[in-house]
Amino acid sequence: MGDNKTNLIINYLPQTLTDEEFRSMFLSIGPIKSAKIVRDKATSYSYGFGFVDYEHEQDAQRAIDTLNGLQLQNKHIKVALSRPGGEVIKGANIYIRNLPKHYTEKEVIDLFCNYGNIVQARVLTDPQTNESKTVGFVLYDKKHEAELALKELNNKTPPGGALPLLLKFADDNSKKVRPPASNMSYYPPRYPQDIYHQIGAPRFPGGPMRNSGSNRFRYNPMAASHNQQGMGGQSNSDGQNILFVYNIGYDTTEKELWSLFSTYGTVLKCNVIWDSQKGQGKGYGFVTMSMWQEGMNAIQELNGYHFKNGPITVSFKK
DNA sequence: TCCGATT
Repeated sequence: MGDNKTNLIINYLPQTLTDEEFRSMFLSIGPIKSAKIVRDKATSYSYGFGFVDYEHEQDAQRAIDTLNGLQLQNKHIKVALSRPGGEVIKGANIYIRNLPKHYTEKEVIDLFCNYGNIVQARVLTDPQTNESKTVGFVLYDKKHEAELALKELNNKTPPGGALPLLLKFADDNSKKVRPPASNMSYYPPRYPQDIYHQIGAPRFPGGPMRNSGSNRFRYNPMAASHNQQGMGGQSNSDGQNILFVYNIGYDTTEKELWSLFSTYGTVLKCNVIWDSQKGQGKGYGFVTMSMWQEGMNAIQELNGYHFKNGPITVSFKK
């Protein structure tokens, strides 16, 4: 492919979109030479993007005009001219940490646009709260632009920020196998029957016990009154009840951690830290409890508990 | 493998 403007890249395709649906959607604009969703060879798992090559430039442009931003299921697809391949565009993607919390894509673009032509900027947000995760990506058109930006901005504190930015070239995920879904953030279904009238359920005298579904019970504040340390509220001094859990092994799922800690209260969030280089867990994770006292209780009961690999350590996150 | 976050 040369300078022709017939080839489109389509991003943010819903996972379940079939090749037939994809093709007919773009065929409705005009005749096409090819249409393809990029999938994992072995599993045919869609990578969420694809290419369409039109016979005519004006149809490609019309596809951009009419289909870009179209909502399909829970996604808004992006339709744009695909860039020509080759070495100069590889490694042009930068991964950013320590973005100021209030930075949106606009502020990121303002900061990074001085070093080259930005194809795309992204700030990752928590899907629950919409808050910035203070990490993001800037994809430049050319590799040398990314190299320049990295040199100029790495370890520099941006306007309105408190921490120096940490930049690196982003991993090339294009040929990697995706981690299993069990390593995504796990939010369990709600069981209304578990939320009420469970106070006073017996505590297990020994170690923790796997619980699931109907035999779950809530933390009983009366059973742990000896643990009170003057924290009448719901949070520790950080305003959070996040536990650091170490030595959980490299194959523990968030579902398993969730289940383990649910014995001691309401788990709000559970993360197993994933090593995308090695394709396995890093051996630790974080569990957010709804109340400080629940976290304290989990620490007392689970720190040193022999879980899968050996004794785990449980403490409040630093 | 010892305090995340990888579109």
